[in-house]
Amino acid sequence: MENDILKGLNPAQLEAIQAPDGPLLILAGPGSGKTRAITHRIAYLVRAKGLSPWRILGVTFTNKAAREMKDRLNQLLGPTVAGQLTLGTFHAFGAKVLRVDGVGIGIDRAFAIYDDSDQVALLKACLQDLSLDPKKYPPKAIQNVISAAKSHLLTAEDYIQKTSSYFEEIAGRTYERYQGRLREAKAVDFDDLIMLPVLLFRQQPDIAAKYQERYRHILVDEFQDTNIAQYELAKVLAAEHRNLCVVGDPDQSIYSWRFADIGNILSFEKDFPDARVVYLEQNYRSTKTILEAASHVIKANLERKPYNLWTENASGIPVVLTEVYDEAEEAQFVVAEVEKLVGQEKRRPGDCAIMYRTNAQSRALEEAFLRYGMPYRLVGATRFYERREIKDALAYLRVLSNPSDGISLARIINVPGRGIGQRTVEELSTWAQHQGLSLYAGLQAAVKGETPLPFAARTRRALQDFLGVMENLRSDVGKVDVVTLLDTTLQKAGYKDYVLAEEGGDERWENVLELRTVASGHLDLSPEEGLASFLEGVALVSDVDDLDQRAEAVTLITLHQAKGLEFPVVFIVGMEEGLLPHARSRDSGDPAQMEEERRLCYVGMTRAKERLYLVRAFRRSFQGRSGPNLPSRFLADIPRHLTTSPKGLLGAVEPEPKKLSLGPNLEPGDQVRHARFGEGTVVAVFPSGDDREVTVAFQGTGIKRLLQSFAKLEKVE
DNA sequence: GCCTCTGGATTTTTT
DNA sequence: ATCCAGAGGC
Repeated sequence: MENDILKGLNPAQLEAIQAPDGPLLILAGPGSGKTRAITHRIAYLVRAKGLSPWRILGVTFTNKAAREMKDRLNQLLGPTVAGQLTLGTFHAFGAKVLRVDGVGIGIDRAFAIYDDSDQVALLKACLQDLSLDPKKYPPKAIQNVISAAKSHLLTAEDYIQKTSSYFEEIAGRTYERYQGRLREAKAVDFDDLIMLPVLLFRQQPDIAAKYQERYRHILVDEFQDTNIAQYELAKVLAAEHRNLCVVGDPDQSIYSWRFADIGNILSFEKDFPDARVVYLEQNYRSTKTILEAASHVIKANLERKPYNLWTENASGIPVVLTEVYDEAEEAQFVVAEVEKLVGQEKRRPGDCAIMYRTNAQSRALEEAFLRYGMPYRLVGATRFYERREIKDALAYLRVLSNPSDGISLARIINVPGRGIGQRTVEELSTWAQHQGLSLYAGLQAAVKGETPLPFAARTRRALQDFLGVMENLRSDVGKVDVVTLLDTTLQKAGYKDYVLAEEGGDERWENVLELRTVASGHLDLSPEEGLASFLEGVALVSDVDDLDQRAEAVTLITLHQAKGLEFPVVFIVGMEEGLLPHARSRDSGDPAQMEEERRLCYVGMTRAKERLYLVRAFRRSFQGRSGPNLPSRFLADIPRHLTTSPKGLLGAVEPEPKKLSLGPNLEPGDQVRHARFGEGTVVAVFPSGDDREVTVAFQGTGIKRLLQSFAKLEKVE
């Protein structure tokens, strides 16, 4: 067993895994086996050092990374032992701490977790409380200020102390109000999940000691993307045993705009002067050519510690630089190239990924993939948990779990429409606020006629009906399981009928059913805990997390989201000035932001194992207007001998010329089968050049427009 | 209270 | 081009 843990590893990896107790900094280049090192170190601590797995905390940035780590450790240690490890994101860990020990700093056990849009909604209410004009003080901007403050562990009081401008002064006051409102709503935001545990540990050393004693070893992944608060949390936890192991790569730091601080790596060496430093420099992922090309791009950054990434992999083939006319041709080129690779090299679509700087770029690509019937998956465009129907359904449950949650209540009080208008909610909310009551309590008072508010009889009746439904449902909380609760709620609140009645309602309802499936994963707990853990789970999980790479589809993904992934074939599109580097970074005049753009490019390039394409369009439409673009400066940093430009210059790329074989004659009403989408009904058929565009309503997948020559539709009877 | 129109703003977004 | 929020009309 122990042999397994140390087998097939290089000397640097072994050093990282077997490093004696004490602070440890692992600087790991892309593809250098960092996840392997960190999981094997955990296994080594358990197996060779006899450490109880219960005493190990592993922190990652995404749930996906946590799950990967868990899978590997299940294999190395077996599920029984691995199950005792604490593995998760900083936020999930923080939530656990607050759930168990937050009462000491006034955090209710049933606290809700507010996401971005909840925060903005709450901030709007705060601005209104303070009679501030949201045009002058945009809630988004204030949210950013508050998030920055919390990422630096500054409470509202701390922040107000150091304000130095009028705007900051206002922001400070709003922060204070916001925090008060959060408390009243028994809610915390994402940043609180980090900051509050730190404050808790500072204020209550006995509680801190409990965690410090328990966790003998703490390991932090993606350390280059931690913020000050997260680093502080890790340090506090490690204060007793000083066994803090951090793994990161400064060259892959791409989240500074979320207040991640590369400085943490430097601080680590200062905070722990005795830290052992291990470099993982051998790359197992990419060809020599790809690695060298990427190295030349990153090398141009001045603020960096150079290190020497190398590989024993084959040289491979040159990086392909392609110039196309515009985004439509770019998309066509990509699809045609993927098709060629699938046909000639027996690649699978799932081997390929298309990466871009901004989400808006996915549209043209998506269109091409759709039209050519090439399967693709778009990562994180409209994120599952941000969909309206999902947020609504969750808001109902959140109110049932925590009636103080005014933001959630305001969200669903008139959804579906039940005659409770904005005006009514506003008046009710203001009155409740003045009485020191939650919106829900205000609603109860209004129904009992205990408010001076002159509501019309009709309004009063609407409020009464709504409260009746909610009270009824509330009596089920703690009695019925979370799935039953969800079902009854959507039924009794009339939400199901409401969703199904609207345009595209079937698809929306499918989403709700998917949510229901997620809920059914919490049935092993008591009704109360099941509800709580479901709500916490959905708050802390993003759907990007379950990107299934085995799927037979090309991945469309932003460069940011691609971090940590790898693909045999990578296309980076939009290699243009203004996009990559993005104009916002370029024009900010801040060299640090330009360096981050370069790192982003580096991250993208180093995702590729065998084939890398860098595509640049001469002209691109941008927010309705179209204009010429210069090639990205990063292209100029790649030595010519590593590249090839097979198609020559502008406009030379033709989409694969195809013999059109249209297949069966189709007309509306016909049943057809598609290799990926399954069976469906033809809705419409239009001629499109030599081809036919067929609109098909697929069972489950919904309505798709396909070009018949590519989609290879079979007629079924 | 609900519907429609207009105007403003649109990088990235692990949680 | 397009999505969203807020304003104004019914």
